[in-house]
Amino acid sequence: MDIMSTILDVAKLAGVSTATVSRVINSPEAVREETRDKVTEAMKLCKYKYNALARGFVTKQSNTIGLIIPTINNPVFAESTRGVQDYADRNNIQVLLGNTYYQYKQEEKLVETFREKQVDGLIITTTNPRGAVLKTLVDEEIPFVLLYSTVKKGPMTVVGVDNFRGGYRATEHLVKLGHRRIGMVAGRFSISDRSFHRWHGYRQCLKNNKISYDKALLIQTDYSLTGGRDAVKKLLSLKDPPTAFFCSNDFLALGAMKGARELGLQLPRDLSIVGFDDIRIASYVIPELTTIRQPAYDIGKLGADLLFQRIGGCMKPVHRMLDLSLIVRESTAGPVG
Amino acid sequence: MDIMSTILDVAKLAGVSTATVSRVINSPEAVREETRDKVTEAMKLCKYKYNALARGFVTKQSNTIGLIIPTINNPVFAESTRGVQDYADRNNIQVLLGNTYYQYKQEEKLVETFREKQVDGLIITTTNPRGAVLKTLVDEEIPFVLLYSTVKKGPMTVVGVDNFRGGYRATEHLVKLGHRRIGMVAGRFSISDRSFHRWHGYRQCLKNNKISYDKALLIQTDYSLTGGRDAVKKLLSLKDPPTAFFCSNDFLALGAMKGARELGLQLPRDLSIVGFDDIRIASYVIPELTTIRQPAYDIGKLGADLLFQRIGGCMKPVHRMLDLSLIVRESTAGPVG
DNA sequence: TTGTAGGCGTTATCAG
DNA sequence: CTGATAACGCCTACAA
Repeated sequence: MDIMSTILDVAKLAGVSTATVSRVINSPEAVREETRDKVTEAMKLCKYKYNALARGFVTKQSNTIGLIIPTINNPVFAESTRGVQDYADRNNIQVLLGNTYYQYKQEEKLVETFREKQVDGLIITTTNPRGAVLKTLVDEEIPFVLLYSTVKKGPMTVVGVDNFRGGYRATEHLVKLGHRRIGMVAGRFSISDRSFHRWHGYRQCLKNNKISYDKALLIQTDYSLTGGRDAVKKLLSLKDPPTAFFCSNDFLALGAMKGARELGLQLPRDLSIVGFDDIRIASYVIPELTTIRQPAYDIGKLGADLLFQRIGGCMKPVHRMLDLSLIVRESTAGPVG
Repeated sequence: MDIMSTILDVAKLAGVSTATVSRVINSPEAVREETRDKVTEAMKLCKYKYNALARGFVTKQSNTIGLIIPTINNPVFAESTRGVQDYADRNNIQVLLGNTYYQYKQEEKLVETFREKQVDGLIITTTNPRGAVLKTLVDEEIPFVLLYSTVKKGPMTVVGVDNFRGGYRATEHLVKLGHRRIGMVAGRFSISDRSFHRWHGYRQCLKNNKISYDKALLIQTDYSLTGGRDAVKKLLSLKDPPTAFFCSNDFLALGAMKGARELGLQLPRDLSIVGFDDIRIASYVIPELTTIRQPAYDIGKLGADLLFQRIGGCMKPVHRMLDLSLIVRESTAGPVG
């Protein structure tokens, strides 16, 4: 700890210049083997520890990126986080992680601190794709990529999914099963454009199938198990309750299943539920959850890939909407009667 | 992006010295209001952006810590990660996150890169508490704290739980219910001392209850849903199969429940299962999972707290074993017959 | 292949 | 209260 030795110490000890030491670290092939060994030896002797900060300071490359997500508690974000981490790791880049808890202020703050920390770029799952934060990033040409949002054009690079289509397909599945009274439990639109787009898909599907939209069947709530449970109970207490629910994520859906069960209903006989995400546990609950699968890991991985390209100089914005798929399992069936 | 302005630019523009600019940033009260305003104004004019890296470079404080966990996929680690992040955030410290995937080599590598990045300290959920990595950290007096392990003395600061006791209580619950043939599905001991200690608790409990230990009833496997499912199926195919299982974490337990179900068994009538962790979903599955609760968030939070104390100079090692509690839910009952 | 020397953006020490 | 100026550890022309 105390006094760390620097390349100067090593240089002295090896009887060479600091430039040479620096070379054996960064481009060993550019120095004679003999000298190299001498230096390596010296490094051991004085227990030299490389200081990546000092390097970043001069090269203006921190080899660090910032990853901003709503909350690491949600398995989807944990999965995309893993995707970026794995990819970054393979490229010797470290990642600073920050949770916004769906609060714009927090997103703002994180972006600022990460920038002060001189991150080479940012990967963001935003709370508001039209907010000033992202706009500034674009204006100042900070390399960054947006995750999960449905943005098919414009100056931002984004790796997302077609949330509208996802919402549409989930609802369509229910309609095809024969449901006409379909409720939706959604994450609050104000903090999740993803949820908002999924709702649009839901509405459009109803419309296309000539099912009138009843706003009483929509509840916006926290993206949590309890949120899902409470919402479903409320909706089920209506005079003319839904026979099926589309939940805008799997947490909500799992919570909804619990709520239905507490009401004594049995899935999928008495009620159908479809989620969104396909988190791993979705296929391990009983009944197994029908849901829309997002390729979360790949979203993270591809996001990191594109970010590095951008950092590498490619400034042309890219919009990649990855495929969603409907995974039919056991939580959905036709309505009784 | 291009050319960032520095305090020198600001200084010139405001007609003061860099020292003064630095002062308005770090101790504004130490500079006359008039000058301060002048400087603030100038900062805006040239769009000055603070460079935290440069600061760290001179102060030798990066205000960054490294957090090393097995995998962010496991909700327990996601939860403790949140604990440290929240606490760090409140203290304006950023956290670098790394997954070891239970590989010691990876742990080694992460520690090294994080140290090169000049982190102020490390928080580690280790794969091997007796390995050289931690030993070196101790020797070189690098501030760090260990999470989740059962280490009640020695030079390391650790925030853990009594995994032995946890294993004991889980097993005891089963024994009291009347089970005599109790299997264990455990994470591999070679990569998790936690699992190893839980198994010891399990054995001790059997012994104290005069139930002979049958090593055929133990399976070590990956900490995953599939691992749990496959293990249970194998164990259940024995000539004299267990009537109950203790799984060393909730993932394993959830997987085990699935496996049992695929075999046509109904819980808790045909089989009892108890897990370990109490991840959130544990109380949302059917049947709800009986498990041992670990205060994951608090472990992370307290870990960060102790780390900061240590960074602050308190070098006395601290060992905090947090309370575990048995949460009895629906996945356990007495054996039939 | 190796050395010299200047600079990166900020803080800290000392004077004034 | 403010200003000069020397670090901090490393990289990178440029020269030798």
